[in-house]
Amino acid sequence: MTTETGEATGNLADQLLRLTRRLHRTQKEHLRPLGITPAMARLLRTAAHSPEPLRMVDLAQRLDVVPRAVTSLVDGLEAYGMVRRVPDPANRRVVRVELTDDGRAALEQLRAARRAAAEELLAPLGPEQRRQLGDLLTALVADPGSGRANCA
Amino acid sequence: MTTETGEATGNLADQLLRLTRRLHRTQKEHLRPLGITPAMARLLRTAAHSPEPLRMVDLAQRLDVVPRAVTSLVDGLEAYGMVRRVPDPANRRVVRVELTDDGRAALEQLRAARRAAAEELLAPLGPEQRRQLGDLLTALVADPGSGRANCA
DNA sequence: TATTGTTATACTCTATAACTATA
DNA sequence: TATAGTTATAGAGTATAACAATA
Repeated sequence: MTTETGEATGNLADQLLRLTRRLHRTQKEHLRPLGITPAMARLLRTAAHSPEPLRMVDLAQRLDVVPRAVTSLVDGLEAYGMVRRVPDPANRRVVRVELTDDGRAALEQLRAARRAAAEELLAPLGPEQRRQLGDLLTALVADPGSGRANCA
Repeated sequence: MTTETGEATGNLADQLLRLTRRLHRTQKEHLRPLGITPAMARLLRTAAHSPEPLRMVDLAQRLDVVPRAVTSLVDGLEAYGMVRRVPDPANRRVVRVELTDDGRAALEQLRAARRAAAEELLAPLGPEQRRQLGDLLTALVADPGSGRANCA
């Protein structure tokens, strides 16, 4: 517990990566019938979650990716008729991403697919363990920026 | 705080994916000076961990990827002179992957890089929380087939 | 016929850089 | 000049399918 901290930390990274590889695979599989990819699904959920249509930059920030990546994802979703690019009257540089009716209709299936994938992955954990994991992940995800300030 | 297990489960998936995206990015950065990618680093560690040179199929299984993916990774590591493909005298179909001296020398730097990346990511967590997270991930990653007793 | 590894190919996801058009 | 989004390009990671060599 004392000298093995480093090794254990490294193992955490490995386990995390392995787990995510699985999650990604399962999610992809569950999403295949819908025709869209996990990243597109995530963008769709993010866009739906906002009370008003988000800009491309906002989406990039919330998805924690570079703006260019958003362009591709929106392209894909637009091809599937699930989102629509609408110009912002107040600032002609910005593009806002709106869900179409089809996109909104797909949301429920999307959520079901994601839940199924997560459920499949998290099967070994009981409710209390899931709550624990949720708390830990929230603590990790909470501080995106420079970090280092909250821990001595 | 509602008891909506489904939604919470979905959020877990999201947080996991977001976290791993970050981990991957950080790891890549820390590994850049060494010239190899995270996936190659993982293969190298896996190969080093085995008492005797593993077959391509073994590596695929342990890395949880398809055999074809291993070919590419070993190609890359071989180009960097870190592993060597050696024929198996007992079965001329199999190829075994051996670490070279350079590969073995790189291991320590690799581990340091991985630790640094994980450390950066896990900064918000204290020792006890890391232990908890490790336990949870171990429970999740444990192979369904192997008789690992983690039942609640 | 089954297993081992490979060639060939393609797709997802993401990144950087340079460009356009606004502001 | 700074901002928003795009085109162009690249690379990591992984997958399927067809194939050759071997068992």
